[in-house]
Amino acid sequence: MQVFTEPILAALARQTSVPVASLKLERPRDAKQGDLAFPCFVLAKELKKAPPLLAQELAAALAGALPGITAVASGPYINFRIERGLLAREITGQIARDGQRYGGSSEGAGKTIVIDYSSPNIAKPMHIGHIRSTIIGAALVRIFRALEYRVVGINHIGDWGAQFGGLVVALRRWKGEVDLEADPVLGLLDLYQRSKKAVEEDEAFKAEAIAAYQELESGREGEVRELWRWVTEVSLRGFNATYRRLGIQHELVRGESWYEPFLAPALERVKAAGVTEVSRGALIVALGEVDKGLKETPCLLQQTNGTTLYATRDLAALFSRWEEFQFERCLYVVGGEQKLHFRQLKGVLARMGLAWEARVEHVDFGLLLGRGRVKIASRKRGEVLVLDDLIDEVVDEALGTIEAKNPELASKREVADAVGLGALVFNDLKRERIKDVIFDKAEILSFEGDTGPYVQYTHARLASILRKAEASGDAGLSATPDWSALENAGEVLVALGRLPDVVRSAAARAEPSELSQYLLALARDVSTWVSSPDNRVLGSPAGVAAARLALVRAAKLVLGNGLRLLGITAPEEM
RNA sequence: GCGCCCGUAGCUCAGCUGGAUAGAGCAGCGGAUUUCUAAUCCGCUGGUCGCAGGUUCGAGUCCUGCCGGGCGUGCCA
Repeated sequence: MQVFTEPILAALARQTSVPVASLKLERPRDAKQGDLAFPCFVLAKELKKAPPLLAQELAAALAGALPGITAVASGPYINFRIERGLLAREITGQIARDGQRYGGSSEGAGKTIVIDYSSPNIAKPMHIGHIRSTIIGAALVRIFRALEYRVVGINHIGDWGAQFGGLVVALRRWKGEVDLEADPVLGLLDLYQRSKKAVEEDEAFKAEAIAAYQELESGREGEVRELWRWVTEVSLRGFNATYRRLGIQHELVRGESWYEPFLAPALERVKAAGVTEVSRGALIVALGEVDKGLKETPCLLQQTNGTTLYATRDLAALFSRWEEFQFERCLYVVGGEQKLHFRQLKGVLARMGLAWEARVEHVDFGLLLGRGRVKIASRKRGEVLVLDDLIDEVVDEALGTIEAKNPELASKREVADAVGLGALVFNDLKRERIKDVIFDKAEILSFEGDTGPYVQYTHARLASILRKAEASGDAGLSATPDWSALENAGEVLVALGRLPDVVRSAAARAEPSELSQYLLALARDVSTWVSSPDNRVLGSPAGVAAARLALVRAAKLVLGNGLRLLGITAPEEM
């Protein structure tokens, strides 16, 4: 829409001697009123005029100044309407030119964004806590990449910590009792759960576990180190299989263990900055002076017994990332439960006087809950909801739907995969991040309403029209478009023109839901238009068909580009 | 106790960093020459935007207080 907003804003600026930067255009509440609107309230106040009067004066002054655009005063607003032919030609033209790149820009060229996402713990399959981080993070990676940022996605694997002591002991004792061949990760999960219980109930087990972790931390080669390495390896193999299904690949896979060498220097650096103190035997950074809300919750960097903590490790990682990437933004896609933790981290940076503190952001999100807002427990695996199980279930259901609706389809498996995953991913991205996701199986599996499959289906219908046009050699393929045929498609065209703005804003706010909501609304508009018998494409007079084909092509591209940015496949058929 | 977040139709959510009569989907009801894919489309029903004040020409949106729910809260991650 820039081709239209720019001249309008420039003209307004000329008329009022107000800089373009402080003028903004809105969309009218009702699309029938116009394509763009300018509210005159603020300007009227400055000029000491009544808003409706100013609107009339400006509208009159702009008459004729903008070729193809009419300005009409309506109360305190000026509504702009772009001549339909011009609108259709410009919008479909730009989309056709940009193709798969439409929606992106080069605003991020030369800048780096670090995104910490997914970050599962080894010895456990990817479960409930990592699903949202994985899906939201992967969407953000794609969105930023479309804006030509250099994106460094980091998988901060949880591969360190006291719990491994327990796991090692469990492996020693019960290795033979579980199946570690067929699916090692599920076998390890079993052992992990048993070890957790044993640590609580069995003193001898606990002592052995602590000894094992000390052995691991010492860095010595030996049985413990070997076991840890093996666990890491099979876990990563399992994660990678899941990532492949989701089309995800991190640029860097660095577990917590990778940052071990950075721990001592990081601690020294904080101490040297003079912001630490010893309190109740622990090394802390008091944060009350930089963040009033943190008066009573300092950041603990070292336990009384000298060992480091979660915050210490994350701080070390953060220092290392800043040195390595000089990032524009560093995003942590981590659940809202950890808000305090990231606030503390930023607090420490602030106390150290590090200006890049503002570039570190906690991209938080709500819980994934079951129907009735309860924690999801899987009947199959106790407390753990395994992502792979979830995917299988949804894909199976999609396959069933295909058998029922479109049994002739050639590539049922691929489409079922796309639709099942689309449903799952879209469901996670359609609300604001911060909101809890209610995972209602029945709702997701219905594939109806505000869903990924709905957007995909709209895309497939458009693809079908284009296929048939090609197959039949429709007259519209080679004709000059008669743009008057798109007189009634103004809303769709304006919406198509907005994709670049939506992508930019979704990136700025690290909020993929803005894009999903946009796609839903667009799919609805497109469906309405394409379903109307008045808008039939094939077999219409050549010029009319050509114009409608251009719209269909543009809409298909925009829906497809948008879906791909979210991490969802746009099927040609379904 | 303290800190942070959420509270819009029966349910799940939009509402574009204050602006024109509050919008979708689901559920319910009624329709659509056997369809350029009906996984669709059209119509109807449904709201004191948690409550009370305040700021403003204008508040679902900002401020204060209260109510309800969630998350977190010094040696776990």
